[in-house]
Amino acid sequence: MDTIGFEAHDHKGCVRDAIAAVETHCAEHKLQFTPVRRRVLEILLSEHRAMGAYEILDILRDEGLGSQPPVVYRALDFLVTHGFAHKIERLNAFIACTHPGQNHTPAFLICRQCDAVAEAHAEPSKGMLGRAAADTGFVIEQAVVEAMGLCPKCCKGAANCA
Amino acid sequence: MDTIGFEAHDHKGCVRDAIAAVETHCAEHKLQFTPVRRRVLEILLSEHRAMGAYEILDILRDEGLGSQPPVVYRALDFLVTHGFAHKIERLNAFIACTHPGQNHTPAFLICRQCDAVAEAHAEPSKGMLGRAAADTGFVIEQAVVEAMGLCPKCCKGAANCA
DNA sequence: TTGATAAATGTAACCCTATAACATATCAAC
DNA sequence: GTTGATATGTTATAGGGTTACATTTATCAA
Repeated sequence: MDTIGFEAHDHKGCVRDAIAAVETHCAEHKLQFTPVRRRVLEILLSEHRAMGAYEILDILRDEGLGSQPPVVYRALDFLVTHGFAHKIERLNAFIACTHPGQNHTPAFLICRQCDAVAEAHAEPSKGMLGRAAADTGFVIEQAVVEAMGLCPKCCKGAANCA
Repeated sequence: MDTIGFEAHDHKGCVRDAIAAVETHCAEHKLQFTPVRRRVLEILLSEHRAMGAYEILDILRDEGLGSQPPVVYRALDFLVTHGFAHKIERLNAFIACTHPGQNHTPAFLICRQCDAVAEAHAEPSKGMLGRAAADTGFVIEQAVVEAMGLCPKCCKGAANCA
């Protein structure tokens, strides 16, 4: 299971590696990994949590990389479209992908207390959802799977947490 | 399979029955099924699709039932809290529940072309998501499952739809 | 290398979604 | 009836996202 997100890890290294992987992927697919796009991904990777678009924009503004909403939304759109980042619908926020490049359907575990987010792997075509779709003739193109709850840390602190 | 939403059906009857069911449920649980709450549910049931809060508010305003956002958001909050309606995160919209009263985790099939929405049943604790949660010690309290794609009708009209 | 085309950015204005805060009214139960 | 809780009315504002259009930068073929 490739769930990541609730454990400690070598963070500088993981940021560096992820950027390098995206760089390679962009070169291979003739995608422009421009300064703004790169910086937005760096921010998401370093913070390692779900961030609002305007929160990211504040940082860009401080760095002179752009000051208007479309700047960050365009960068995020690029990152999400190519699978380098994901949108967490439930939070209206964005998070860097933990295994970019690979074609995948992400599922998220979101802690309601500390807002930590872990990315797992979903297979929407299988399971009950896939069966429901097949039964009705619905063709699934994309899926949002987001579980809210308590992460291990916050669960320990809670009174009566299962 | 209790997927509903892409088939024709006796609509007046289904609205009437659903309202009656909610009425009973509220009486049994000492919940106040007030005029605004009832009307919002009626609107959602009759339209039989995902509606934005402000779209609903427009109708309420025309009927003199309230003109400010909190009116509709409070009613929606009541309906969602008690499982009489659901929020579709992906659309920032709301839809009446197709089997109110029962405690359930809904999953939605959303047509990207005609915006039709069908409600199916999900079991987040099972499947890959449940396994990922169990592995990391995450406790799932609630889940959002939304599949985007093409409904049977729109699929037929599309060029190369699986 | 230059010129044409496409892609990306800068910027202003605006729209949609949602909540905070506080006053008022209504209900439920003793 | 009085009281405490629940629901509504209303103003203002916060937060998230897009449209539209001008300008610049990259790509690629001639």
